Amino acid sequence: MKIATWNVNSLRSREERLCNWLVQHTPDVLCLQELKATEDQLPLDRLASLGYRAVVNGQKTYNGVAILSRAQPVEVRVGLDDGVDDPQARLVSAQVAGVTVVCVYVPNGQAPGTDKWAYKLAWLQRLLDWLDRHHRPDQPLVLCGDLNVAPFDIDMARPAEWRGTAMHTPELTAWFQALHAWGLHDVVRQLRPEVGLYSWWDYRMLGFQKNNGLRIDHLLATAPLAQLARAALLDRDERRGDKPSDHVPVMVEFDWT
DNA sequence: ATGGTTGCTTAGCAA
Repeated sequence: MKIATWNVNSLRSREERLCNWLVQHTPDVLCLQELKATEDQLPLDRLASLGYRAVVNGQKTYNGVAILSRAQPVEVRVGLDDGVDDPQARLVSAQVAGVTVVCVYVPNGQAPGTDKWAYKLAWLQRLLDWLDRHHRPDQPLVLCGDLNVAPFDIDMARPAEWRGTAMHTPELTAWFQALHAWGLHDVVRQLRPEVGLYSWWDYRMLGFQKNNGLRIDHLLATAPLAQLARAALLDRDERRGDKPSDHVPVMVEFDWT
């Protein structure tokens, strides 16, 4: 079973790249973030023709997440479902082929000290609460998406430049470690311990040309699945060519049928 | 400190 995640930065502007990637890499599940669209704006018929069903938590202009899957998704959940008045579409989950897949788009946070930063930190805690409320670490579960967190120095090409930004602070590292304490294993890092693995490069300041990358897109798995993780891909090639997303797909193959 | 680029929407916001 191949599970992938990709922040496409507008699905409509990435339709060709998305379809090409699905055909080339044939994931069983693909979690998408930053759709920047409502469900009715998405090319669901074309995705169906490629063999993919979709569960969508869409939003006009901003945010928006979806799970594409070859198998029928069941037990669908939309949003954090905690009573907070929050219009931002940042979570969708479903069970696919016996695996619970949680697709999230964590708030960017702009900069520490801002209102958006406070929203990010609150959202991270709300996600931990959501996990506690709905799931257990002994279930086969994958949490993946754009976490907007580069947890450790190895996840940043230029750590000194990013330390103290909204992508890397002590509280964000502590949150990532809290996910691990809950039972979510960073299977990508387990499989790929080398330096130089990044999933995002800023469009600005020649971020990609200078390889000023961060690993902020993650795929975490509970123990029953983590022990079955066999290979991980961060598809850097997807950042090349015309009109790439600023993020690239991250995919993990599990020995799970 | 500021700027740089992209997408949505159409001047400004978000990333």
